[in-house]
Amino acid sequence: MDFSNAKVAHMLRDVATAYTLKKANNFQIRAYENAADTIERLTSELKDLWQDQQLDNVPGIGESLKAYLDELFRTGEVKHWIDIKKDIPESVFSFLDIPGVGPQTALKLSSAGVVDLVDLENKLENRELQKADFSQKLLDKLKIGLKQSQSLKTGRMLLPYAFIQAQKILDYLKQDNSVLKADVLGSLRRMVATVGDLDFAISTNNPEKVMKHILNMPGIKEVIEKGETKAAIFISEGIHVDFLIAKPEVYGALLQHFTGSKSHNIHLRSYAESKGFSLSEYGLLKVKNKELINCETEEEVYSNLGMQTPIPEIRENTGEIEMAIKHSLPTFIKPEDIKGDLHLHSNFNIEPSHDLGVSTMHQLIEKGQSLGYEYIGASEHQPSKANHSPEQVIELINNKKKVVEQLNYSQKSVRVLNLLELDIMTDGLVSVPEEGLKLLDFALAGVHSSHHQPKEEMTKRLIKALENPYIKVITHPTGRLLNEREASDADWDLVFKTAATHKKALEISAYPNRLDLSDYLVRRAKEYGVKFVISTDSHEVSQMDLMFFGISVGRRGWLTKEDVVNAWDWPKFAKWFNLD
DNA sequence: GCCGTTTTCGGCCCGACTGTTTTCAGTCG
Repeated sequence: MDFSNAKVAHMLRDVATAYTLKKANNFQIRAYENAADTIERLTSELKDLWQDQQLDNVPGIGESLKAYLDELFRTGEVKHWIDIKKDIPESVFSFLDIPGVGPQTALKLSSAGVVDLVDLENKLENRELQKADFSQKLLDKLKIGLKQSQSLKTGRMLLPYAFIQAQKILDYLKQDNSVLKADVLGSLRRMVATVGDLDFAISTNNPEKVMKHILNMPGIKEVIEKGETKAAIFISEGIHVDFLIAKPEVYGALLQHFTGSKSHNIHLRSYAESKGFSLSEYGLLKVKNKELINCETEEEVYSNLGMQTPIPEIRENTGEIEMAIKHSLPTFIKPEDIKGDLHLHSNFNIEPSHDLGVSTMHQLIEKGQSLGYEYIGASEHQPSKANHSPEQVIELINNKKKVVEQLNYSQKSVRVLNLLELDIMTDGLVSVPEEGLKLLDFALAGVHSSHHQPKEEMTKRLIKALENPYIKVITHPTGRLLNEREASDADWDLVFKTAATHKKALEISAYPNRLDLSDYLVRRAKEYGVKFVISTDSHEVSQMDLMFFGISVGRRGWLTKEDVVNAWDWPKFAKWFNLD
């Protein structure tokens, strides 16, 4: 039986709903929801953790849930969960996917005879629910929610897309001179790979005027709610946008609160409580004398608690609070640290197996120079295996080598490395003959086909590639395409161990729909001592600006400059790669 | 149902907005 994390999380949420409708203990309900939250965010499969007897290490899963999960994975069902859900119609659970619909509304719909989402859509359309005890406002809300839940299925926004949308809104907000500060919040500020909706914090002494300004924003499709300090809208792109307004003296508390993550905040509040404070979006309240400590900046929130301020990217309650309390957070990698981009596809026609770039090597050099790089890698896809004899492959590589040498001779601003991105074939071998590989400074290699081999085969395939002395970097290691293709299945711990042993780097691809390795796997790989290359996989010069998003993955994976080889100056970099 | 610098029992983050509520429940973040 196949139990993905998403599926298990969904089951737990359904149980929570059932408990809610049965008016069970609120904390028991929350325990189920917390466990679902945690499981949804895991990057390892829960079932694998269960098999390896690692469930004790999953926060939010205690003795009871561990036993239920054990039953689930062994028998395919949990009797207790079935019992709890027994007398609640199945349709109730399907309505919960609609934003704005919780257990009570779902139950009400079901009681009114609505059997599923399609039926709901029809009944809304035909005004059949008017007769039942539904207010027009609720019906309108259902219509909007239903539409949104359908668009949600097409996926969350990719981080760079969300970033650009947010920038436009920030620019608009700042046109009002009553807006003192404006920042993004939530998963976008934490730089999560995909973003659900856009949240903004605004600092002002004139909330009323700012609220008017917000509601006058061009492109608003629908105002969902508006209060004194909060507004929620849909913009024409179908994106849900929240605005939160605060006075300057409490802006830091607001920023902290809505940056999240939820689990970071819950943990932080418990810690605040142990220090005699109650923490909210309005600041820290000294519980003893009810004195409110205003926090104009986010740093004040944390420093009043005697902690360092963790960068937003790591606020996931995965140890950052403990380290901030001990003042032992490391200095994370920054965009300015990057000294080069190793994964660039120029338009040099090497007759590649996959797509060629569109920019000239010269353009890549100029762009590299403008970014302050010391070196760049020309790493086109290898010449296609099908259309060339081994001799032709070698000749093509040699031709490119000469071009690169000429460039390095004629300009000294940015050193160009002569690289290629090889295809790792299904057996882990590469098709370029050794004589060709010898002509390179080194090779990058990645999986570009058969992404969903069985776990053992994929593991062997990657390990074989890591053992190849010419391959120094594995590109986009899991092969995931956000909203499109799941990551490959492999024994990542073994892959990471092998990479560290053979002194090979793993790529963090900054490409918008890859961001691969993922933040979670980056952190796990780091524990084995793996080094990383953060690169853009650019096929056109402007894409070299996307490096920023790769850095954010590194930061979310707790990387410092020391972990990232292309953050090293040339001598250190060259030594690690055994270059001259 | 989870969890522990105090606590293996007794806590569990905190508040805004909507609806039709005249004091609160539902939903969300």
